[in-house]
Amino acid sequence: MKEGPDIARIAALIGDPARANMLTALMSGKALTATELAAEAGVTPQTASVHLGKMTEVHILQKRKQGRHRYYAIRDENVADVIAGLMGLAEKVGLTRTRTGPRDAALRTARSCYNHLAGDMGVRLFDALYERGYLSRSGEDLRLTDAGHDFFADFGIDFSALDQKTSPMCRECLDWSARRSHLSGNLGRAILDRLIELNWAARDTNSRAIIFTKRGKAAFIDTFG
Amino acid sequence: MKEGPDIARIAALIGDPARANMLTALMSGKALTATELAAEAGVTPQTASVHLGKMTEVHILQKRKQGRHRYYAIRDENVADVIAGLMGLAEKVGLTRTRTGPRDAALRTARSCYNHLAGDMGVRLFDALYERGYLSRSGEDLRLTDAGHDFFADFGIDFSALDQKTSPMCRECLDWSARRSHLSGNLGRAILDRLIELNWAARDTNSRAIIFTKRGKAAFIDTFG
DNA sequence: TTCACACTTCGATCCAGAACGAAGCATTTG
DNA sequence: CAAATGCTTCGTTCTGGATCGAAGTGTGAA
Repeated sequence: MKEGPDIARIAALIGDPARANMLTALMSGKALTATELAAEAGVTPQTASVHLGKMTEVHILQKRKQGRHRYYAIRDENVADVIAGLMGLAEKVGLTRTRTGPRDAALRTARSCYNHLAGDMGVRLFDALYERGYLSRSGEDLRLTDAGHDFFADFGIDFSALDQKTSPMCRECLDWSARRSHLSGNLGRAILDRLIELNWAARDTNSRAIIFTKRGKAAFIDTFG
Repeated sequence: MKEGPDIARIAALIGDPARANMLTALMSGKALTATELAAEAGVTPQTASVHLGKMTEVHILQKRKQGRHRYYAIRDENVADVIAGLMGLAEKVGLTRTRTGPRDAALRTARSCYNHLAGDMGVRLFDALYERGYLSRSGEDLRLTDAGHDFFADFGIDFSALDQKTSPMCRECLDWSARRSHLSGNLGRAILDRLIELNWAARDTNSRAIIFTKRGKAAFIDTFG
């Protein structure tokens, strides 16, 4: 009827329960995969896919392809602000969602991400390596420095095998439990393998959790912390 | 699925085209009647009534009864901020509504509101009276001071008739074209009647517009300006 | 290569909720 | 008082869009 921006389209998108659940999950700042978001929303992956497509289309979300996963995240500060504002309004009126049981904390501390270490431990590792100058960034690429090469050779990584592979040695991987990055790529995989080989940690059979032994955790912190 | 405020309910309300149109109309800061909002939204009064009820229920809107009208306004700054934010998002993606022709400017300058003067002229009148000390506010009530009484007696208002009425002499009325108040009540009505009696102004036959003559406008400004 | 997994697209179903006609209530006007 | 106006409530219709099963695409693992 009048001129002006069309609020309805955007608000209607946020207004669907499934999508709203996804958005609140993403408000943590983490990037989540389509399947994870489907679980958060309580719908099947097909349905989630449609929702995510629509939200990406109007630039509410940002899509990031990584291997066979699609990571979705809140597009920018402006979107986050609006959602936060809506939360404020809802809160004031006493509109709250039903809560479920607490999430598995083990997954947040350490878990496998494809084949490498993720979670708090993974992020901590990444930060330490970067700080010590074992990793260096040039643009989008992540590189293992000579010092880093020596360090990991000492740690027991077999570079003779790794160097032959065509896939990248180091890659940055978005971590969903922390909002930071952790180390992916061939090196990331090799590190996790070595951690298990050393009996510092083991894969949980039922989940993606990585269980550190007491000795293993101490050694990990001693080595990388 | 998770705990936290329920965005969906609020956003879904804003997400309906009819309601979104109403909200954008109200974003001017003006308070509008249910019928006016129905026209803005392009729906019948029944439908508008339901919409307005829902929005009032979750404290997005504020309802104010005035005579046989219901004035609706944006509840508070927080709500306005969220809507403004949504406008920003929509604008950025290029989602705009179709525009219509320009609105009738005459209605904004001067019109009848029930039986008294509204629009820019009405607001100006109200401000001037208040500033000169002819009107005084005590809490919610508006009172005509003794000086005001004398002034309007000079102007030609017949208080002998007005004083007998039980309905309030002075009332504050929300103005939709300006966001300020103008004078309502028996005195408000008497003033408009007197303006017409003096041939300073006349009612438009086709609309609620009040058309001032050149002489009338000059005299009005001279008297009240 | 084959299998498994993550995700998407297609097609069909189904329901919440928007819309309006009709009728009712409240207020003002005449 | 009756008539007109502003608004709301009720009951019904109908459609946009969420949902999921099934099938297709692409990536990684064995």
